[in-house]
Amino acid sequence: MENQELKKAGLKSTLPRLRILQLLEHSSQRHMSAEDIYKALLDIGEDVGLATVYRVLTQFETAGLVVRHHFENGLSVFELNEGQHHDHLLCIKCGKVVEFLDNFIEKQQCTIAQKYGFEITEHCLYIYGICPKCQIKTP
Amino acid sequence: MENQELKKAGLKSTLPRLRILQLLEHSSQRHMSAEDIYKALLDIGEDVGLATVYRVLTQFETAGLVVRHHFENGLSVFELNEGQHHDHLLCIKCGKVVEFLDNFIEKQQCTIAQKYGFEITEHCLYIYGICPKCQIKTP
DNA sequence: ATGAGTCTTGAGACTTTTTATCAAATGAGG
DNA sequence: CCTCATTTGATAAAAAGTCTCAAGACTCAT
Repeated sequence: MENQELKKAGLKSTLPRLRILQLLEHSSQRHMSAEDIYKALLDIGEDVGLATVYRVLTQFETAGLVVRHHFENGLSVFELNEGQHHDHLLCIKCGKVVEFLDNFIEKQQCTIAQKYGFEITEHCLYIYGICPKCQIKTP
Repeated sequence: MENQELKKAGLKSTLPRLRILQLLEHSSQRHMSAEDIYKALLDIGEDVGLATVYRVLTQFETAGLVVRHHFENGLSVFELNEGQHHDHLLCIKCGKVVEFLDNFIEKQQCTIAQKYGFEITEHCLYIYGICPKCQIKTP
């Protein structure tokens, strides 16, 4: 139950938090902005405030339940943290997002950080391009 | 002369554009936000409008004179485009930015894009961490 | 269950960053 | 140096996100 996940994360289990967590777990979109989540909840008839959505997402991020990304447009999007770090391939036409993991790139990043004496805390790689479908549509 | 660079980029040579280009070329900071540039110009006694700074930076980006980045905080920063693509290593304490290029990572990115059928248009890799100096300061 | 007390919520005001509007100023070509 | 299209600057407005605070929801001990 999502109840337990919240408690494990050190967060009191409240209705808005449950709703948001459930939405992230069951939505067809894996990457959603605060606004997306807010609208999705209103659509289901759940009456949350936008401020709450922002607040809860930040708490989730701090608790490690969720990962925040800044895609090209500068807007924050959130995705469930399922343990495994991964990078993103994004279609600039339709917004499609593909997740991938490349062990060599991961290792190489550590090597680079070491080379400059940095203690690495986080890293993200975004590849932007045009997905197969959009290549056909726009010849 | 910067005059020529602007013309080559298809932009009429005007005072604000010249000032901004010169600043980017000669400033000690390679990565500046619109606000940074605005303040820097006011400091030298150049009387530009903030709106102009934003407008000109966007034009420069479109013309390929400048590259825009979205670092973790979600703020846009700009750097001169000197032809060579590169990635960034950033200190989360002091904001230091190191640029690097790793040919293997570059190639691997193409391979990944191909694997998913994407036509790659752009890519950026940000490694966040703590730089050598900041590691000493905060034991 | 119930009530005390703390934590959380929601509405709206406010910040910050960025874009749009439009009259006045500027630059390029003749 | 005059004309005309472009560009600029001030200001208003949009967009994204944060802050405040009274009212409401949870938890725990009873």
